[in-house]
Amino acid sequence: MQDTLSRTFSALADPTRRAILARLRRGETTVTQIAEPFLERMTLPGVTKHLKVLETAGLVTKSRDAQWRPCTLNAEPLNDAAAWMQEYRVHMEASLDRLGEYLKTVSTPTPEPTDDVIDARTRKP
Amino acid sequence: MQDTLSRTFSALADPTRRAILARLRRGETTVTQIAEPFLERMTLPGVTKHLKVLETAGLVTKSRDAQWRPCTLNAEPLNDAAAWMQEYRVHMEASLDRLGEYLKTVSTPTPEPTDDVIDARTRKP
DNA sequence: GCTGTAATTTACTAAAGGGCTAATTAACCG
DNA sequence: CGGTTAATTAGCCCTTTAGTAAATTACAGC
Repeated sequence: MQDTLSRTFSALADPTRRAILARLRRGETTVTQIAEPFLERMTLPGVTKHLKVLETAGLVTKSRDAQWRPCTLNAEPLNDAAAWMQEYRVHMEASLDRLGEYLKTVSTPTPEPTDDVIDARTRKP
Repeated sequence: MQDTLSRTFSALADPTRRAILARLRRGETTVTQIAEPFLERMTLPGVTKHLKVLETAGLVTKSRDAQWRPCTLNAEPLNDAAAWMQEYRVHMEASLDRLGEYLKTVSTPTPEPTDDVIDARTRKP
């Protein structure tokens, strides 16, 4: 299929799945309890599918207790994802610096801010 | 469409796109130069599409220089992704600890490791 | 104005993703 | 055994995605 990192990132690329993980941070729960907040938006089989994706990505582990399937968070795959991102830490900070400089420019208390803004947008680099 | 975080994660959920970002860490380049390592696997329009995804996610910025389109890395969206992951840091460490404990168990030089393993699998919690 | 180079757009296909309903499995309980 | 609850599977549908080949835009330079 695809590599681990891709599977991890693509599992995280959905708000419902991220919400499920957030729920599991508070501890083990069953499928119906996980599904409960979403049932106005989607059906139970829908949630089951999302759980399957998270399970395949290794982010969730299902066990068995009678007819219940207690799900637990397994954050281990996030380590690789975090490690990948770590490589871009310098670049993230650089981006924030650029943003900071820009904000400093536009919020500067000089008398004619309008001209400054236009100038910053239209000038050639 | 979808939220920023989802767009970021789903942009990262592809090895080609991650490789493009890795390339851009070494500095600004044109589309053909970015595409060069992938041309055995896919065509130029294919790479253009991937770049479009990265651009839509705000991870890449294209400028214009005659007929060239110099692309630059913009890691800023990774900040939100990293912040999201940060919340799971404790859980990642916990997972690593569990893994460490497990490895310690299986590599322990005790005489009857087989029974231990079977016991751990079949016991009721 | 022609020619070559850089890159994108268009139009199409196949596969994957996310959702649904209905049916099925599995277990408990009385 | 029969009913109930928990969860999954199966079979669809529709949209998005990833890829291609061919056409098109945009620019440089002679």
